[in-house]
Amino acid sequence: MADHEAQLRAASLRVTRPRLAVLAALHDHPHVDTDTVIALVRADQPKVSHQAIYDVLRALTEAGLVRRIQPAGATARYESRVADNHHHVVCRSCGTIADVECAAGHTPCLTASDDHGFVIDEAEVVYWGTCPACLEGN
Amino acid sequence: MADHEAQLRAASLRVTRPRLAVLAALHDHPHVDTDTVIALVRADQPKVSHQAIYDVLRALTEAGLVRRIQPAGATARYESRVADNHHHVVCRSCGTIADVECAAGHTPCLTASDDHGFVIDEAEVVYWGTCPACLEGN
DNA sequence: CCCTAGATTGGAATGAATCAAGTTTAGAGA
DNA sequence: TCTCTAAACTTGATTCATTCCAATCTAGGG
Repeated sequence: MADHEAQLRAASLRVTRPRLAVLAALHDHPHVDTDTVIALVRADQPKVSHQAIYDVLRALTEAGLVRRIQPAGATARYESRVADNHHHVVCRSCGTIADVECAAGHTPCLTASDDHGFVIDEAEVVYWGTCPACLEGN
Repeated sequence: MADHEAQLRAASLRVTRPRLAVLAALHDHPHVDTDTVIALVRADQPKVSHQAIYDVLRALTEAGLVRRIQPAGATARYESRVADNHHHVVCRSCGTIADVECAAGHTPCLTASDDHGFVIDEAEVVYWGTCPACLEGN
């Protein structure tokens, strides 16, 4: 198991029970939405407020310990895998998310053909499709 | 100007004033959010309800006449450019969206390295950065 | 021209996310 | 180890995009 306490300290964030619980939940369950994080955290720390979870998720996201992903039409989801720039496949039918390694090695599409003067710092790729389970269910 | 009436008929959709007004608004203003669409439509047709706009936007999206885009953390936006698969640059600071041609010709990243059994039908690319205006404003 | 499925209206409801004010606590400094 | 304060957390209310619902209207086929 990763040393979440050390992660927090490295990011100059205070080590609190809610934060450790959120990190543990995300470590065990990638791609969960906020409600699920709340449920997972409360399984361990029943007294944590939903507001605390929102605050923690924002703090962790800003610190770069967690990545927020929000496919169109869905609620925000979070994952703790942040070091690499991997992408996601999203099932149109059930919303399941899976990780996809970056096809072009490192930063694939980071060079837009015409950037309109924008200074681009990230290229986010979302693959839309249907997951195996939903294909079967049809 | 595009013949919006013909577009609607081609999609087997009834030709109504709200629909024509929405198509015209999107034709003139790419990447606008729902509230702006409502304002633009009402400039011409003051009596259109917000619910009608939501319904129209959904119908047009399902018919493929309009594309819905929703960068993480923002409200839904719509554009009428749908034939090609172009992508978008989004300004982190002001939310401005600009079009970007697909760098790799046709369907760039459509071949994920490992698709986990998903049947992928679309690859969506969002470039995040800062627009020229916000760079200046700093 | 008539009729009906489909479209629109107006109003109420949902739900993710944020705001606000007061209380607790982590952890740096004495 | 003790104190103190900024950061974190709690409780409760609020916002706002979006959807639901029942009643009314109308596009366009027959």
